[in-house]
Amino acid sequence: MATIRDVAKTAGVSIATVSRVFNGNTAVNEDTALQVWAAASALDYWPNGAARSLTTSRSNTLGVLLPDLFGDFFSEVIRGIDQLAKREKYQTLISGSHASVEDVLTATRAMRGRIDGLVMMAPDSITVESVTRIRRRLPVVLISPPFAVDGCSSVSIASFSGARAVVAHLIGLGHREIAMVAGPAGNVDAEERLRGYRRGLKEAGIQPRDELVVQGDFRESSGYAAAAALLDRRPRPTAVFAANDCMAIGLMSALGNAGLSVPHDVAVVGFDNITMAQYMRPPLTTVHVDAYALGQKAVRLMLDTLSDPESEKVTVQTIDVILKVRSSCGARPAVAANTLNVPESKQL
Amino acid sequence: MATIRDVAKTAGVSIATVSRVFNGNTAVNEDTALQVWAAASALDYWPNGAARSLTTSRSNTLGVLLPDLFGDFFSEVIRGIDQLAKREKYQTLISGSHASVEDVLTATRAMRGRIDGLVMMAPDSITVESVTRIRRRLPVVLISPPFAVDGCSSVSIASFSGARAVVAHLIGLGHREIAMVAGPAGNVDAEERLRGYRRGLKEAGIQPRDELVVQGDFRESSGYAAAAALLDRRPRPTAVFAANDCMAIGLMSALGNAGLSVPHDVAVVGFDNITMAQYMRPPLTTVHVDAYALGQKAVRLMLDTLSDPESEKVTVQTIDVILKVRSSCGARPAVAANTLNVPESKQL
DNA sequence: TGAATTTATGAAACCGTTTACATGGCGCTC
DNA sequence: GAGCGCCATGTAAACGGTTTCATAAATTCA
Repeated sequence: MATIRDVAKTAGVSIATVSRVFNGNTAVNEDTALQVWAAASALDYWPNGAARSLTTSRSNTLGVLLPDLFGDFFSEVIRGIDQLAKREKYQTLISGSHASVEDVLTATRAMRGRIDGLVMMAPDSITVESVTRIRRRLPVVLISPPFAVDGCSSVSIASFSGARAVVAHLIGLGHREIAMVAGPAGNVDAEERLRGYRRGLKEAGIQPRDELVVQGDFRESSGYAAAAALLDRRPRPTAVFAANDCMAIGLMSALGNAGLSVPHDVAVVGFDNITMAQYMRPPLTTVHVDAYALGQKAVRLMLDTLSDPESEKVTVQTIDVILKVRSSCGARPAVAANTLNVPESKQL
Repeated sequence: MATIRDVAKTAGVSIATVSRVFNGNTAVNEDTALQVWAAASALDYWPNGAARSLTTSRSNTLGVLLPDLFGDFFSEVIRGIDQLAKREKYQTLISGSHASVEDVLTATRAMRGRIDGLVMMAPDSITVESVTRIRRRLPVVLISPPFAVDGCSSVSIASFSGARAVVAHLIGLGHREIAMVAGPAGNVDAEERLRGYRRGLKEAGIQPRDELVVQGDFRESSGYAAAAALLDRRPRPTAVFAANDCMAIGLMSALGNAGLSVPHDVAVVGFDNITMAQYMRPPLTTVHVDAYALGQKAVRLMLDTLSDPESEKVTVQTIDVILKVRSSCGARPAVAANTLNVPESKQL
């Protein structure tokens, strides 16, 4: 493997000059630079990243910590992170599925010296003190954090208001017995959606009842399983709000198998607006969350922090959500039978 | 930031001893080791990764190059990669969406000195020579490569045989006018599936016709769009094979909007068996591909190569696929109306 | 008891860069 | 033509570790 010394020797200059050429230092003669480029290209040389970050104490790499969840939503978040990072000449060191606090600390330790900042999306398995500890050595940006941490910018989803809007919409359609398939306990967004659901009911003068809430885990199968429990309730709920689309889809599948028609017998609403939602039969009413933007904003906040490390400025952002009314809630008739209408386009 | 010297000073030993402690060298006195641990913990010290890889010329990091595609399938592949890597104490440096050869080379250059090996899944934007060039400095494992490269292990999907099985199955059900929504040109798996489709037809004595093949791009919207083209054909196809599930789902949505019933009017089959497939109405017949295993095997091959760099051994693996018959192809009646049957569980 | 061996530790070289500082040559100015 | 400043380049010291080799102390053995 060619090193800077090999290039220097080949080009007949010192290693300092080679370094200057590769770092765009203008104080180097044009002809000399050309020679260096030629030598480098002949030797297929490129500066060694580890050595570089050792001297500069910058790695141009962002660490990303993910929770155990996967699927469409998360892959969009990652895409947002990766693309903006790439555009800004940063690399992405990813580490997924962290179950415990210990796990998270181990992962960040292993990243030590390799990253300039850390984007964390591990909501349920962190504590204020563990994040604070990481923050002491590294800039940290949190996605959907369950708490605020001194010195950490963060970006959250407007889960509460989205859920409230869902319930208000269902109530506007005449529903009174509205059930919910909740997300995993400990997950902030799951809890905010549950809170929004309850608030929405209260605002309509309806007392939320615990027996109308079924616990899920954000996966299709738990939505599917929830159906059985909900169909036992008397009076039977006329509408179900699932804390995310995956569960809503599992739920709809189970309802169909049980011979119930959506939305005629039961209205269903989800959350996230994953790609699949619009292709369901009936198309799923849901709350649109721009997952790509979520990832992008997190990186943007990180870059801000990195560009001015002294600044104590902390930004707390919230991604707005939009209720996306389709047919699964019964708000409007299913699309006329023989028209081929184009699906909603998705920005890339 | 505490360095090894700080720890050495605090513990009253030399830096060599500290290093030995952190590298599990047994030749260090137990009491001394304890002192070192205490000092390290007091200073919140952990070895700097960049410095470490500079001396050892190992980074314990795997580079991962992804294509521009995202969604459920790819996120499963990444999960497989990340989890096995993590278990084997490797980190994952990810870089997505590489459009051109130049792009790929730039990305790998930026990783220089930071990774021990490269897992590439960028099928359409690479050439033999560019990979060969990368291979000269780094172990490379390819996922679904369009060609073999000297010295590179690879793992592929049995796309050809899967597609052939789909067609055979449809023919067994009595279909003769079988159309296909193909994947993006240049993508190996797309092309293999197309080839398998044609072969399947030929084996049944049916001459494949180009007008029954519509070009797609693996996304839902292109499946949706394909419906319009296919419904114009006379005689109208009685079955459509989509090169992946996303397109099949888009297609089914469009067929529904056009007033056609699946599978009664048109049978539909997909490929990949993404999570969503079984929750569709009707549940989608498809070819199961274990994306998680695909990612895992790629990492396994990489670890093999890394553990014995001298060995010239190259392994070329293929992930087997299984035809997953559900209702969308009309092979068996839709699930009885009022039974709640549990969805197929998915291994995690 | 002294030589040989083992064990625990330290000193110093090295990994491949960047960068502060030194240096030498050249063109100006007075 | 001496003095000055500037420009292009080189020298050498970091950066934070690992590892080879040397060494002192402790143990073994005759």
